[in-house]
Amino acid sequence: MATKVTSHDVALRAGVSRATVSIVLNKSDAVSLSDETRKRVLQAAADLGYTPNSAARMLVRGNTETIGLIISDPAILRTDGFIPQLLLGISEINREHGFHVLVEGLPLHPEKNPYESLVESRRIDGMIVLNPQSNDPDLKSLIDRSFPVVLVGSIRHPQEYSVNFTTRQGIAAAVDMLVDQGHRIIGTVPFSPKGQVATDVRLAALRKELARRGIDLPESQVEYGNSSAESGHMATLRLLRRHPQITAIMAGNDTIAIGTISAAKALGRSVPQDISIVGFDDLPFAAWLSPALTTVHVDAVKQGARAADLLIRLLRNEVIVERQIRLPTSLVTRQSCAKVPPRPT
Amino acid sequence: MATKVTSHDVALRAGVSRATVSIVLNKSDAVSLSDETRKRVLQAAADLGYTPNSAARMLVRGNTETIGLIISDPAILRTDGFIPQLLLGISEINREHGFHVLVEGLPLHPEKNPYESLVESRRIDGMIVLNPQSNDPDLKSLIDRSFPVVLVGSIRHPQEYSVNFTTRQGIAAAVDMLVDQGHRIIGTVPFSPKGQVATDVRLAALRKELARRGIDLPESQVEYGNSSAESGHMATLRLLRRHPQITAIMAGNDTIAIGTISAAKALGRSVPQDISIVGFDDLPFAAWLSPALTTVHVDAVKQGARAADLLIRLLRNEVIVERQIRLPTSLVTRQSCAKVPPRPT
DNA sequence: CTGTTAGCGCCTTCAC
DNA sequence: GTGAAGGCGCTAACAG
Repeated sequence: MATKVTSHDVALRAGVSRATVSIVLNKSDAVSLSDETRKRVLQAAADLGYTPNSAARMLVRGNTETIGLIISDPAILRTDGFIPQLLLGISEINREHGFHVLVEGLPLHPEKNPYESLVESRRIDGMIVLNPQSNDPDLKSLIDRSFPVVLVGSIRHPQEYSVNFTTRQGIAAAVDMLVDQGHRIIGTVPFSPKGQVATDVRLAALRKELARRGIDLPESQVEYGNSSAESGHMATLRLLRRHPQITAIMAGNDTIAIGTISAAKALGRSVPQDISIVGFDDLPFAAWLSPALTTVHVDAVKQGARAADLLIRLLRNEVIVERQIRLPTSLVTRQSCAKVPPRPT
Repeated sequence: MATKVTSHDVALRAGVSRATVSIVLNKSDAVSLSDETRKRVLQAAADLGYTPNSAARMLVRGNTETIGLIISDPAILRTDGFIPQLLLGISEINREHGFHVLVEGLPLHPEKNPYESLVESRRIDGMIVLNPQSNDPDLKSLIDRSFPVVLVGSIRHPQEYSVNFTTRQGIAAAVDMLVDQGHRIIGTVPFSPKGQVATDVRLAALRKELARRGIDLPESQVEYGNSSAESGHMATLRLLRRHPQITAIMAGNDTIAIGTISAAKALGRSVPQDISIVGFDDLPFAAWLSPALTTVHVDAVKQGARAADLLIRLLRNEVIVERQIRLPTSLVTRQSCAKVPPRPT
């Protein structure tokens, strides 16, 4: 354990006062110092390997240079393939700005406002909330009080800051592709239960885009999964048993798609000859599944980076022109979709 | 933004001094207080929604109740399926103990001891280091100075605290299974470049277990990947082109295995009829791949939990009986392995 | 049982 | 240009 070196030690070694050390190290221009002094201080700090005590700094400055990454439902960490990329994007931006990231699952404390203690303890300056619940009153109130929050996903709050994808576009492209291939009876397996914003948004988009092409998506052609491949498998089994005439399935995400493919195969349907499957996210493994997955590409790393960037701007009181950022999506065509098979009679 | 409420406010409202507030809230038994007073303080704190300022507390207590999760190479977040589970395990234990987790990638600051600034800034009380490099001198010195570090993976430091798997067992079971099925020419695609501890350990284990069954693993039957399915695909292509007579491949992990399967198929070999493939990790999607992946099961969530638990014990100066924890592994037999095919002539 | 007193290490005036 | 002084919010001694 290194003996802790304080600004006092640095001051001593440089032969100046602690105030001077502070001024030099924080590049304050409150007073003009001689280059000579400045250099001496810097040298002394380097010699001693001085790093300011962050707690003391936080206390006096009132900020922590730390952002919280709030994972609404930590259990999804078990199966989710998206969050790590998001985290990568966040940490890249953080490093540029000298910020840190605290990862927290909800609820922190059962039966209490889950955000409050984090905010009140002043461990973080702001937060990025993943998969927020649109009906979360505590989150709403946080935003109302204009605590710095950036949403990954939206809760449709007029004041919210958020980073999302143009889901609609990607789905439109997927629908066009499928319909052009002759598919008319299309099912879907969302990646989380009904009622979640992200799920509902994607489902609504799918329904609208299908309608645009004159196709109906009855509720019976929707079977909800929960982000795991297993749930995708089970949901697809239910879906295809109920509607054997389905010729294409839009999976809620790529992990679900893994299960969808295996379920189709388990029912004796080969992909894509007998049934077409489209994923969502384009996780790095999607191109290497068997068959290679046709999917809607999104840039998760960038989403994380933009969210962190937005939050840090907020914290720095910079002018924000775009409160709701939308990142593009695109369809990546691979091997899991094909022309609709001739109907057996 | 809530007006910040300090212990002073609580004291005022409860009609006591700040010291009393502190004593009650920290359940200190230095002095005995009347239940009456105690209750008044608690009530006042609750009314006001008081949460102590963590910076102030850190400053005076000298600890942060925060552990750092150090990801040696953040880029693997892009493709890795293991870390989220680890994080889940860590955060579960953290919550039990009121700890927080700061996720950091290395290098924090290029061309400086990457751990030092984190340690010196006193933002964390201890750290969990992922995939440590065995030759990392900075990490070694940290351990030498007995800064609280728990390794996920080992660097073979006598003083280290670490949580690992009994890799050998799982690999032994896999080897037995393959050999019993008649496989004699077995290749492998490790999940990271040669020289990484985890890679070398698994490779050495594989080599020994094969030797036990009288089988040789020449270096030419090893092709290194980098944790992505893509790299697994490419490596397998190289491997099978060089050694078409290989009948079974041990993939370094399940993500690699995805690429291994697709590569085999791309070369016209069906799995498992023509070639058998074994994964490692048993990620949640492994059972739903096509074919369902036979793989060595490890409990990543538990690994994270045990690491966090160990670290917290260390921080609390509890007696540690087991410095190096080893978690069991087991072979999960599914569809990706079969008897060796009759040799074509 | 309670209040007073000192800091924790740092930053920011403000005189010098 | 520099040093002294005050305070961020909390806890831990110590007297009362």
